[in-house]
Amino acid sequence: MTATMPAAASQPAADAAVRDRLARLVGDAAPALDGTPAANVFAAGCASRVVLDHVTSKWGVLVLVALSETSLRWGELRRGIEGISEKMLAQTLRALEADGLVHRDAQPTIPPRVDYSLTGRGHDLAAHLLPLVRWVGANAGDIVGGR
Amino acid sequence: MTATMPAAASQPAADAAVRDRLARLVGDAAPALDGTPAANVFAAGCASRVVLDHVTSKWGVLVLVALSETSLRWGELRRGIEGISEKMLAQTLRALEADGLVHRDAQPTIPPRVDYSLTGRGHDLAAHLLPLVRWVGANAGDIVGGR
DNA sequence: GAAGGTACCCACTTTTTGGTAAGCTCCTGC
DNA sequence: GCAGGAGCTTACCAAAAAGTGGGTACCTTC
Repeated sequence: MTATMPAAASQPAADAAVRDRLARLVGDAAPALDGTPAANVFAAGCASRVVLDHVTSKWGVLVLVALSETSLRWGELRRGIEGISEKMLAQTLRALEADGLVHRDAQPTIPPRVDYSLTGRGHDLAAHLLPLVRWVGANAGDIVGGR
Repeated sequence: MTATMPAAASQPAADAAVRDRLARLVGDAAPALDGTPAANVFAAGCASRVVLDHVTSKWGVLVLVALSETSLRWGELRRGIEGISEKMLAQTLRALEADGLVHRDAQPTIPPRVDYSLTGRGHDLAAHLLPLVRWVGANAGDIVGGR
């Protein structure tokens, strides 16, 4: 109980308390959908870590936001999202499709036409991403400018 | 107006339209704070790209969310966020501090005690990140499980 | 006096990410 | 008949991100 803490004895307990608080912070709004007891992002090796990485990948956010309004064609995405390479676009779209966030509609016409749109889950996610991206857009100047 | 589009002639115009739509999508909620005409994330080399990368970095999100409730000490963050290395934690904290999102309070006591907390802007951002992370936590199981 | 805890920094290596460039198929316009 | 666009894929390489291991300074406990 001294000013510098009893150290050794209370550390494991304090750590558990912190981890517990973090878990609740992230899990309380999502108790259980199908029995899963709310994935904890703060735990290593958790599935949510993987998904979080996909979702917060450099290009993933931009693709999801771009598709949040309407479906777009391959070329529209490529030219609409400045700086993305064909490889990265393809890779990002494949990852998002595998995660069930993006729907790919390939029409076997000539020339090929492929439309990308969000799935229900994708729209759900985009609804959370849009305000975030808008906030970043609004505050980027201040952050970079004010060092 | 044929099924396969007149191609060549309408491409530049169509591209401009897409870029315009994307810009409005991201900019309409943040018209002008201090004169900045709303940064467009879809434009290459834009400041918001840089900030978006910081904010959506692997560990950045977790640190911001962890601090969203209370301030935490260095060691609490290190042990609370499983899997983060000391180097990455230090690097992430320095980046977030430079961006004006995290406040560092170092007390020159022995042993040293350093508390990290969010700034006003940091709380603002965390408010957008929390629902996102919660959504990920709630849906990670479905996404990874359903392939 | 050896171990361990606090909060780091630095150099080195590995892993991952992302870009470049080429190729492919089929068709259209010049 | 050759360029060029559509929508990709693959191989190769550079750059960036992240992990590893060591060291620092000072104190406490064993």
